[in-house]
Amino acid sequence: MCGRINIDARRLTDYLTDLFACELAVADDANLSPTQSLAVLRGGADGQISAAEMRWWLTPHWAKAPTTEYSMFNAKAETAATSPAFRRPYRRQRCVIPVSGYYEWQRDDNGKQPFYIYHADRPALFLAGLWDAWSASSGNAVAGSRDSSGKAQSTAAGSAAIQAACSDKTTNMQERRRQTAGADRPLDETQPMPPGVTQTPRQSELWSDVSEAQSEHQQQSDLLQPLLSCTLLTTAAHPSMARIHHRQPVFLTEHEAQQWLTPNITTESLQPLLASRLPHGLNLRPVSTYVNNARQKGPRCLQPIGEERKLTG
DNA sequence: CCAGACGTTGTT
DNA sequence: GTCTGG
DNA sequence: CCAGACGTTGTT
DNA sequence: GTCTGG
Repeated sequence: MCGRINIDARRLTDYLTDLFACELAVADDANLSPTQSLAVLRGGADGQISAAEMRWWLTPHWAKAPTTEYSMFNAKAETAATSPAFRRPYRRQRCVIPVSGYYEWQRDDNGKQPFYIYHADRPALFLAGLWDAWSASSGNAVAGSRDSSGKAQSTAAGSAAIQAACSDKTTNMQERRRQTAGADRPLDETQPMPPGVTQTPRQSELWSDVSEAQSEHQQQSDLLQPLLSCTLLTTAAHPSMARIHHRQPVFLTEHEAQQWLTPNITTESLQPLLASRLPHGLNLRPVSTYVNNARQKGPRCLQPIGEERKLTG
């Protein structure tokens, strides 16, 4: 399957400019991991393909918060059409994730051996994905929101603001704070209030806890742009790939990528693209476990430690 | 995906 | 948002 | 009706 | 074992 990615910014952007005339804003990262930002391709009604920056961990539009409670960086192609989290994206919000290559770990008795998988003579692999847009007001149960129209897409591709949203933490540990705040309070509650303030100390504490819990995400999304996020589709491994791992990403050719991004195409006609196929010319390169740690971002992640193999598509 | 934490009190 | 389980 | 899940991989 | 962070 697919949990780590290599982005060679220069090669990738040049290639995509040539191919789809779209501008990709990416930075070098030889070890990009789930919850980080990715540039993905989306299709417009006019057939034009454009890029958008998204968090690699799909947050459904109805989610209460953009947590990592569920594994959403991959979606099984076999069930994407029906799963609650993915079916709407599958119908209307497909994307293609262009990568320079990705990593796969082979498990054996000795442990885990990482491999770098890339195209021998092209600068990119096209991986099929899905995306969604989330904002606190659509997912959170905010009083007074009557947004039942079911269409909350963001058409404006404000990637800078989204980048800010994606790069921040999204944790909730208010539970503990609430408890300690109450427990430490002396029995005598009476305290002098500033003029004009009518709240008791206890109320104001509760208030700050609640507003903390809510504003945590509103700062990221409501005040900025909706959070755009994406996931990579996986399928059963092609026999040639199965030697390494029993799952693999859904690979698309450039032409298939165009199909995949066609807005109103029937999902039925896309079915064949989800099969266990490999592009012709994949290379399999054993690399060091240096890549295991997602903080290592440099080219040493890509360095071969043995013979490369060709995968027969 | 893998690595690393997993806890509290008190002090600055 | 939508479905399943109680 | 309301509450709670909604996901993947891998391992046994 | 399980969750969070990268």
